[in-house]
Amino acid sequence: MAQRFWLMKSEPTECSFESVMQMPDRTVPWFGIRNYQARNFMRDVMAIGDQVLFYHSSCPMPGIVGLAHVCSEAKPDETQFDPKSIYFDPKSTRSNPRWVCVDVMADQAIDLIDLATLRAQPVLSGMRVLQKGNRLSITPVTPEEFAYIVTNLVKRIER
DNA sequence: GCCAACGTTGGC
DNA sequence: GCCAACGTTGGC
Repeated sequence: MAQRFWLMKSEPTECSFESVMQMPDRTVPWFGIRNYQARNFMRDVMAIGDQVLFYHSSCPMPGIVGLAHVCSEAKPDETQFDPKSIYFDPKSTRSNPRWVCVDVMADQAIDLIDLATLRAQPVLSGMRVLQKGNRLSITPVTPEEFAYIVTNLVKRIER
């Protein structure tokens, strides 16, 4: 059975949840992933419709800021071919691309669920993103973890 | 800005 | 294939 739930990190200065919400189709290609584990999740495991917890990292208030979902299959990350991009990879070729991305569609902004709140939930103590030293920008979330978060921690923001 | 933790690179 | 050096992530 396919993995159904993910947590995806983004630095809000580069791609904030609000900026995705404001796009006409509320969709962004998840470009710039240059970690093999995260790439393999997108390439091999993710499927259209998978639910996503959108997480802001490297910012004053890190945490989950929105609900989203995967809305495309994995496809080549165009930034790897662009010499002007900071994500340019000279070792990657069009015929054999090294890096892929999926499209992510923003669904619902929520009140920030910060790290302290996540860590305070015994049910969530096993979450990958909470483990010491974790730096993976895409991590699997179990159905139990996802259900707990949506049921107990998510406060939807009406707009 | 600091620093712990982890991933990648490259010499051997 | 090993592993030291280096680079990056990301919370604080």
